Amino acid sequence: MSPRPDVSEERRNQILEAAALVFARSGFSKARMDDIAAECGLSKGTLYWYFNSKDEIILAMLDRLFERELADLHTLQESGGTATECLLEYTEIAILDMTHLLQLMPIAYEYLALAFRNEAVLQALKRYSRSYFELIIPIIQQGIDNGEFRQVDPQDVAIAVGAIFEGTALLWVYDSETIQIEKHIRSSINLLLDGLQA
Amino acid sequence: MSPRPDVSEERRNQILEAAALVFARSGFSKARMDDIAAECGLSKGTLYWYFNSKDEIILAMLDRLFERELADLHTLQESGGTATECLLEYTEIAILDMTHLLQLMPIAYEYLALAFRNEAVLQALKRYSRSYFELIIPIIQQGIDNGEFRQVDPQDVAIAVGAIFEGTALLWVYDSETIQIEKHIRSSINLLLDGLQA
DNA sequence: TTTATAATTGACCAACCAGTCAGTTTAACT
DNA sequence: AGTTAAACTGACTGGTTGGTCAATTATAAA
Repeated sequence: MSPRPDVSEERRNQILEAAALVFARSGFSKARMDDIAAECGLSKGTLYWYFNSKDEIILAMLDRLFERELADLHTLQESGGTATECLLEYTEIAILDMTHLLQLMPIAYEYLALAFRNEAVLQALKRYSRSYFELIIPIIQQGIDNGEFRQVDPQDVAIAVGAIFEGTALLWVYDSETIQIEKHIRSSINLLLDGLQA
Repeated sequence: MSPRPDVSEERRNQILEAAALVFARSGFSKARMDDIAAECGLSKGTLYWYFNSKDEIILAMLDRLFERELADLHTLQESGGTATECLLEYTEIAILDMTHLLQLMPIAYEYLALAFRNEAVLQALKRYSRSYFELIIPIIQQGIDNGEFRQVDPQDVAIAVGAIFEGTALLWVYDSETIQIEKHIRSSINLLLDGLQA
């Protein structure tokens, strides 16, 4: 039937990989389709064979990034241990992800800015956010139930934890000399855990 | 001497005010100089009488935003009270600022993305960040000195507080239905303060 | 070998817009 | 009223770039 082997998946990945690098380097607007084409060793025409527009690449890239992130986080569910141990393990996984994605961090803020005027981006962010809460709230609830933590609103705690992660990364952009992402996420999470003790 | 009264300051403010609205609405790239001109009721030519380029407007806007922010925060220094009271008051001021600047929040993330490839923006962010730490670390130190807080690294705490502010705002972008900035900043700060008690 | 079609190319086009500038208006001062 | 120069205008231009498409290539199947 098909006169050539189907390389669609491979090509799409190749393009999205290159796009991430180029977008991180130049930002969504300054990055040209020709730059992405050059980065992945294809021609601009080929990009348009696999994607309908620049915006579609930007959207597809977001989904891909979150897919990976969530896959990593879901390894967490299997691990046992106390709620505290669980949160600390979660912290280490999230730190690892973050350091891997450090070079793509500019993109994260581009997406945040975009979310205000692009509904699809906003929905993707919201979906990711909810996945995070579905994962973390039960852990905190468990900690309360077994008397490890005092009576608190698990959602409030989950939000505090999330805010510490995202906020520390953001402060690192402000001043990467002062902020050490790994160290300061750990110290903040520990301060928070201290406040949770029963 | 001058055949017309000097309206430079007024015009620059007028332009930066309009630019903030337009940039928040459309983003730095999509926003056109003609949009800004229309928004402030001047012509494009006049924008270039007061600013040399679009980038210069973007830079000047950043300085202006931070000036205001810092002015608000410095009202804090005058107030007395315990370190806890001081931090709670700081929280309220920051929340107030944040809710005022809610409509300009898209711009904040544009600047963060820009900071990765624009040294001037990065330096401005760093300056602001350091002003924040200079303000907040002494408060925490005082809390430790007078036995209100247990022995902790004041910088770690300052970073945790900053991360909570910035991170909560960021989570709100992710999901404005779930996150209530005011409520959740307060709850997170309180959790943190609980962990600091001697 | 031939055929069919998926995959790829890159020159090209049309829209867009930052920045320019020759000309006009305004108001302080004579 | 006339003079001066700052303030202002908006039509215009040149460079840029997302997207197109006719032509070409590669390869599985006949």
